Amino acid sequence: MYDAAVSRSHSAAPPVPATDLDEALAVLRGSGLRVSAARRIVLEAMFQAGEPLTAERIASGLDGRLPSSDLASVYRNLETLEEVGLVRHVHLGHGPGLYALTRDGAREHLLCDRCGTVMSVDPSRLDAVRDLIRAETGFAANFTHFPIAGLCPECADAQP
Amino acid sequence: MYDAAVSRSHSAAPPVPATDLDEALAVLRGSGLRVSAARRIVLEAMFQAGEPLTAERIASGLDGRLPSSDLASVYRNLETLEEVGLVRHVHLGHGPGLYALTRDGAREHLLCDRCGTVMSVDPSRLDAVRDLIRAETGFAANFTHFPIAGLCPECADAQP
DNA sequence: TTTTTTGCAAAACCTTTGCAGTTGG
DNA sequence: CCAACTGCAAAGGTTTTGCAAAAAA
Repeated sequence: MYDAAVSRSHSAAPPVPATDLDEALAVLRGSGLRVSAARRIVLEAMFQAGEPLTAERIASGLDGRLPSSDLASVYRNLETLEEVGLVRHVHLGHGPGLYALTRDGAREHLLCDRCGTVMSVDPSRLDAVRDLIRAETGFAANFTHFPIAGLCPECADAQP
Repeated sequence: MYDAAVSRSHSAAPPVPATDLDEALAVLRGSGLRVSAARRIVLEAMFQAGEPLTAERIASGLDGRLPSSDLASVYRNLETLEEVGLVRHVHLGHGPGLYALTRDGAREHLLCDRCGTVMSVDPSRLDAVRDLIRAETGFAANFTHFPIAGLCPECADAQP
């Protein structure tokens, strides 16, 4: 084992899966945080979108459906929301991070190196995998922050 | 499954594990590529270092032991060497990518979210894990490009 | 000589930070 | 009122790109 050039910890706060906007705002208040307009819009965007979002897309107000906001503030707010446990983010490949509500379930991701397809699965489907990794390496793995990379079924079968 | 914002394919060229510098240079020539001074230095650095390197460290000539080179050229050359199969790179956390010769074995990585420790293992140790992932999801996984993230044994046991 | 490769400078990309001004409680 | 938050602008860190000059074959 060696130490990595890992700038910052990714360790996630415990999930706080608020089921709607009001509940999420209540969580904010409960944590001594303020319910600002910008913060509300970030949350609205995430509740409206049925999929993980980039900070950019949130800042754009979901491409115009909502008021747009400042990108830096969006990043700051996503960080705050993540600390509180309402939000989680995942890095798929080289692009920007994708943010999702924890209420949408802590999905785990498989990314195809070849065609870019992402398969999102319920963590329970990988429990046996996690157990095996723990037994073999001692690591308590999770695939919520980084995906499992490889070849999707189609690309794997089409392999030369 | 959905399509990801994955800018570029990561699909790796088949490994070409040259055992020494001359062999690597022969591979270059065999691929119709030129053996330039800059390219030779990149390869020398990688053969001299016993560990994965950042582009920055290669450009610095391994902190002065070798002639330094231009960072942009180093990136271009690493890309070329990767296309040929002599080199592979892995992303650990937020820092710069780490490049290694494929002759050093396609190691697989486990990264601790909490303390940043990286465990590097021989792929064979994860064969059962790969099999299980394939059975459960259809994905042919590999952990050479992205690590398995989670908690290392120490941090997992120290968990609250 | 011809084509590839270099070195430099500049940009691109995603994300963070500093700071003065605004706002929520 | 006052701490928390915003918007803007600027910087940070990594990687890519354009292009004229240099060097490999």
